[in-house]
Amino acid sequence: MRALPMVYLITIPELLMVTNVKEILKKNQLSITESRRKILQLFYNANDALSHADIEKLTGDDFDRVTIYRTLQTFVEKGIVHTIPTADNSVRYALCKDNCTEGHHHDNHVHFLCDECGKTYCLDHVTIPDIQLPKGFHQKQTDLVISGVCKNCD
Amino acid sequence: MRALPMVYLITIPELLMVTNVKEILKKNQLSITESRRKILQLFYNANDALSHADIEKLTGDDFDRVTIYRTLQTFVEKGIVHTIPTADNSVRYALCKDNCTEGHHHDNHVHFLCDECGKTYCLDHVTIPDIQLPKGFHQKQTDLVISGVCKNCD
DNA sequence: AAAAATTTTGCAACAAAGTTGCATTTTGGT
DNA sequence: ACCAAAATGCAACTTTGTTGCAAAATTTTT
Repeated sequence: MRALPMVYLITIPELLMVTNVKEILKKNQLSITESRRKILQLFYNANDALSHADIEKLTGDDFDRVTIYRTLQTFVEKGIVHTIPTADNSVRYALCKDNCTEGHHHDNHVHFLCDECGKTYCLDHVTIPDIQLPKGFHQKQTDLVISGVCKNCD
Repeated sequence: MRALPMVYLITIPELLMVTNVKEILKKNQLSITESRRKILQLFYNANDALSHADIEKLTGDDFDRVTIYRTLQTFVEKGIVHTIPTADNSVRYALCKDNCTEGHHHDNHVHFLCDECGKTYCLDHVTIPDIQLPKGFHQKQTDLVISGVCKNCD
């Protein structure tokens, strides 16, 4: 039996590190509280985006509604999660998988919304092609949201 | 003094036709009411997108809040206006300039949001490039929203 | 042109979503 | 374990959006 290529061994520790919720909070200079730990863990457990309502349901009455709002706001400010613009204008949050720095998101990947099951996918490996804007327009952030039917509902 | 080029004379009647609000309502089999006329006129006067709040301010206390909601809903259903997904999840509406048929929007142009002045532009002539989705994903609607600095704030 | 039928509007009441100030509790550092 | 700073929970409030129904306006019919 052949040895696995080294590339795999290099990528695994990175993944493990990422799912350590406490480390992420520390790295972002946030005090480690129950709400932040639990809510951030929810994002790592879920493979799709979460709305405020989702989090409220998933946490039961552990936390006040206001705390959830403030926690999400903090995460967005720190670049831990980002909001996804949707056609139905319901706010959804998803983990920033690229290295977003504080206050400056660059999650320029495609978001997919399933009309059937309502799931939101971050298609990390589908990149947005360059768009030529008219003269005088300067591009800062780009959001590409595609809706349709996902692989599970296909 | 030279005569003006004919091109100008050709484009003017088209504009006049488009701004005839009554005709548009008739064409869409909607009864002509004061609220529909005035609100639709607002969209033709404004060169950017409008939110519900914008319309409420612009119409003063001519109409009830509920009427504005219902009018906008009707316009969306008929394909007269479309909603623009934004990162801050505030609902904005803009005229459909392509020939959207009832219930089926195909406003596949790019939307631009200015961070400075807050204006929303429909970049009708910037088209969204084709995106290659992973297997099993089927694309129905695509929204591309770019934010940054517009030509006026440049 | 007036009456009947249909549609739309305004009102009231409600539900959901999000914000703010402040006292209490929890966290991080010593 | 103590203290200062930060985060939480509570209450009250604002904004946003929805629903049912009677009154008013619009369209259709005669």
